[in-house]
Amino acid sequence: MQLCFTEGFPLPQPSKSTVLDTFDRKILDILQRDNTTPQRTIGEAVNLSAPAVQRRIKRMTTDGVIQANVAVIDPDALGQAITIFVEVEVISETAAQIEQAKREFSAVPEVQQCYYVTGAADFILIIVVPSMADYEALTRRLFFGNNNVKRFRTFVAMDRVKVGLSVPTSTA
Amino acid sequence: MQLCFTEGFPLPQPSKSTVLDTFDRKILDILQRDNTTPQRTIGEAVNLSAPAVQRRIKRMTTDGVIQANVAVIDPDALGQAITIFVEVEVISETAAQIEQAKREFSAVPEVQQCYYVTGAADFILIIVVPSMADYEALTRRLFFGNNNVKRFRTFVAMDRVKVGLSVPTSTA
DNA sequence: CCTTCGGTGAAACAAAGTTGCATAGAACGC
DNA sequence: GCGTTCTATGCAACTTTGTTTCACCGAAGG
Repeated sequence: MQLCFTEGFPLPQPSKSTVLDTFDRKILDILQRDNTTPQRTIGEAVNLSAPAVQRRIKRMTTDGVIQANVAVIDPDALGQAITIFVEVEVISETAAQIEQAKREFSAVPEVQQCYYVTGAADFILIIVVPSMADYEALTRRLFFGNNNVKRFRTFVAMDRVKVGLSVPTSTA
Repeated sequence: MQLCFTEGFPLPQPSKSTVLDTFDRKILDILQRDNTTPQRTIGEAVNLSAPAVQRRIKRMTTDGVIQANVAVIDPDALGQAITIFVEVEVISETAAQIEQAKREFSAVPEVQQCYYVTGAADFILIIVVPSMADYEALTRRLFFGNNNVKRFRTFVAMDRVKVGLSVPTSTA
């Protein structure tokens, strides 16, 4: 285990232009919900033998279609109860400075998700902290201490209505 | 398996006030990164036997600390390439109407995450769609078709810089 | 028509998860 | 202080699951 995760998923190389057939999609659909499902059970669900399922999973894993297998933890249980959204607007949008910002935001463990977006803001962060005091300290370090941050808007989550990373698998 | 997932995690009953010791936190830290890690390996990492690890995982699962075990899929591989943020502002904030909105948003498969927040907006949605045309259709159905939606602002993600649900496990 | 290649299922095998049991330590009451 | 109880542990057997091997089938192409 010498992989260097900055925390969060490394978002590896873009998946090779793999063609996913109906079997693959059905398998992914199951794994997205519960990746502890036995391959035999998956096999029955999709009408395939266990080894066939296993080969497909292995292929999709090496191809980067399956990026990670993780447990989802209740933040409350860890005392990390507050989820916060931040829209960040930067002053200078040169490529170098954007990359710099990406690296800075990603490096913070409390930053669960970070997106570079178009629109009224440049970055959107999803942050999880134990208390508002911690968030306050974080803003001081991350935003006020960064002279390329023009403005940021904070939204505090009162309810995590739906949380997931599941992607619709339908061919639609 | 007769659980009824609306898609996304059901966010079960609030975890009982379980006390998590250092062992638990270390185990969670590992499972958050890779829940395919053998229990024996985890045991070595935390200085515990495999059955001990297994019992703790089982307890945390039934207690709701571990909410789900899932595979993380690359949206690109499924042709669901566009990630979009939406800030939704509603007109009337009665309890009933908020609950109604929560249900409506949660029911949509393309809505990966939905939060009820304080601040300039009421809801924040994270949506994944194959194309802008699909998003346009979705807005028509979800926002313009809902007469309690006052306003919504869209942000399109150009880069998923960091994506994860990992919660810091440090006792801090 | 034959060959090749990708994919499959059945069976054997290896590795992981799971259970039962005896034990060690902490908290408590006597 | 002594014994009881409760909790959690490790070890070892056991079960389930993942993995590999191999022969076979069907489609694509010469």
